[in-house]
Amino acid sequence: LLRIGPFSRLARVTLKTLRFYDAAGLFRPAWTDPRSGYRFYSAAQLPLLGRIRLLRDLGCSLAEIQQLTTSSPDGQPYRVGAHAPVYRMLRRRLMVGVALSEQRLRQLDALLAHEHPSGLPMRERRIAATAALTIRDCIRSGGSDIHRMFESAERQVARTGNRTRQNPFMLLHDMDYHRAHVDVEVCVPVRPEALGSAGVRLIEPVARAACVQFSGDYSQAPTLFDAALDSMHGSRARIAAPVREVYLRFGADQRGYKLDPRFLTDDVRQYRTEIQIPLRGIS
Amino acid sequence: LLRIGPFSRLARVTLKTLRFYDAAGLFRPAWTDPRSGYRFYSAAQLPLLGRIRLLRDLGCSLAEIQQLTTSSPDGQPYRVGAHAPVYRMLRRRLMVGVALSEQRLRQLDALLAHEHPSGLPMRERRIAATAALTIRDCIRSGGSDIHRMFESAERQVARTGNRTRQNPFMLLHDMDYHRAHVDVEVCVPVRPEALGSAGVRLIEPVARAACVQFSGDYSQAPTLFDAALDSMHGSRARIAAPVREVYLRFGADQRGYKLDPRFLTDDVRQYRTEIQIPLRGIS
DNA sequence: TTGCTCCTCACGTCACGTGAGGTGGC
DNA sequence: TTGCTCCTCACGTCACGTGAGGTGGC
Repeated sequence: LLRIGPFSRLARVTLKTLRFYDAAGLFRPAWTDPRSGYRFYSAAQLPLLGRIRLLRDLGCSLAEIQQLTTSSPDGQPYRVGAHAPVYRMLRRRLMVGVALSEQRLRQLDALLAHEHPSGLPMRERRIAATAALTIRDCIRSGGSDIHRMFESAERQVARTGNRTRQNPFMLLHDMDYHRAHVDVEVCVPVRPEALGSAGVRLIEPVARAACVQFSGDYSQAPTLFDAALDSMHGSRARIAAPVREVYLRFGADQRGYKLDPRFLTDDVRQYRTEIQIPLRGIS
Repeated sequence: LLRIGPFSRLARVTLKTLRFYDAAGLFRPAWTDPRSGYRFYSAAQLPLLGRIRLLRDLGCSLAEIQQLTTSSPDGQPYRVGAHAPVYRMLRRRLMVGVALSEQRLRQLDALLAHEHPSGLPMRERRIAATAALTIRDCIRSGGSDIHRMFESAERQVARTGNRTRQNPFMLLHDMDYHRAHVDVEVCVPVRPEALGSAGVRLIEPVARAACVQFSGDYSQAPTLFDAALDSMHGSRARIAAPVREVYLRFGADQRGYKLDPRFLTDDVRQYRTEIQIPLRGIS
């Protein structure tokens, strides 16, 4: 059982939200210590909370979510299928919402029609699928958390001897650098045979991605990401999947693992990074 | 000058919202009668209110909107260009938002993977551009407002003698039947020469639209629309533009105008209507 | 006069967020 | 003991919505 803090980080939800859901009877801790009042949650509760957050992101009120998650209408134990009509309705709402957003995008493009953003040297490329050991977490941006996550992932991979010679990379699940807390997944490529072991998953291929590179420290990434999106102005291309950051040349502690020396440098100015934005739609 | 009621209907905004914006200093009436307190708005204020609603739909707070609409940062009279960096930022937020919604759509499709919605006899077709005299309004759904709007539009067209033999149709700007108030635009096709006269505009062509027909009264439309969206489940097709309702056979008063008799019937059961959903993406 | 529209004012709502002030556990 | 985590409780926030009770204009 986990205390509220660790559980909130795992679930990527604030403490306040968990307490609020408890008070509302929407999502209760697995156990509450009656003397201290401490809430304890189990990892098995994560999928339910994930479904609750999905429903909330879909625009459901908490009352609706309670209907959809606490019991089936027929009194049977919980099955998604029993609520299929409601989920279909949510899907329709979402499709309409996306269409309205696209309409607003066109309105904005019309407003900005006379502003010419500076072009960026972007290349389009396809990205192959790869197996990777990944660690996902919600961290505050700009810190050294990503570094630590990579160190940990590389060490884990080193123990199995499955490392390939591909570059490490990161998936930005928010698809947006401009947040105090970002949801990132660091990925260390491994041999396909390792699929199925703990932490290893297949990263989907990308048919088309817009790519830009930069040298030096990572603080440039948000600005460059913005410029990349701006240069898509007027085009009908859209972000199709989480944005990736590929580390071409970088610094590493190499405590407990060894990397190909062609990746490495001690000089921050020699760092080389590529931002990849998966695309769909007409280019 | 218009009183608050008529203005709110024109602007598709509630009375309460207009009063709230007045109190907040965000959007003031052109004139307030000091003795009665009545608010009076001018039609020239509509574009500003439209921009305010667009910004709010883009997720701006009212404070941000005030910054963006009341003055330029350099003290010059208002120009959109002066705020271009902010608008570009909003565009980026929106693009990221759309990408997140697409992700949630895929999550929902995964949840519903084992549910097979009943297939619908839908056909895909391209729709040509046409000139039409249109009347747009925000009405309560299910009422006879649409009928009245068509009567009025047909009468206007009859006076000019520009009617073509195409079917009348309606654009659903909410793209969603399930609302108490829907934003609809009734369209009466006219000859292209009429473009430029009052109320006449060009309706964009549609490269691909999913189409279904039904007979009888109009209350079936929402259900059928739902079924159409459900049958798009799992596909990557998306709604690309306002949904259309084409009246193939229908009833009409014909007071002040005459329609082609092949359109007309007195028997509600003989009514024939087609729902057209413009699509983009892979079919 | 009736019916409709408009007014203000006070309070409610929704899903949390923000401290204040205090306690539990290693 | 210190530092960190956790607790409750009361209040704030945001963009309105909801009546109640009353007035203006044709």
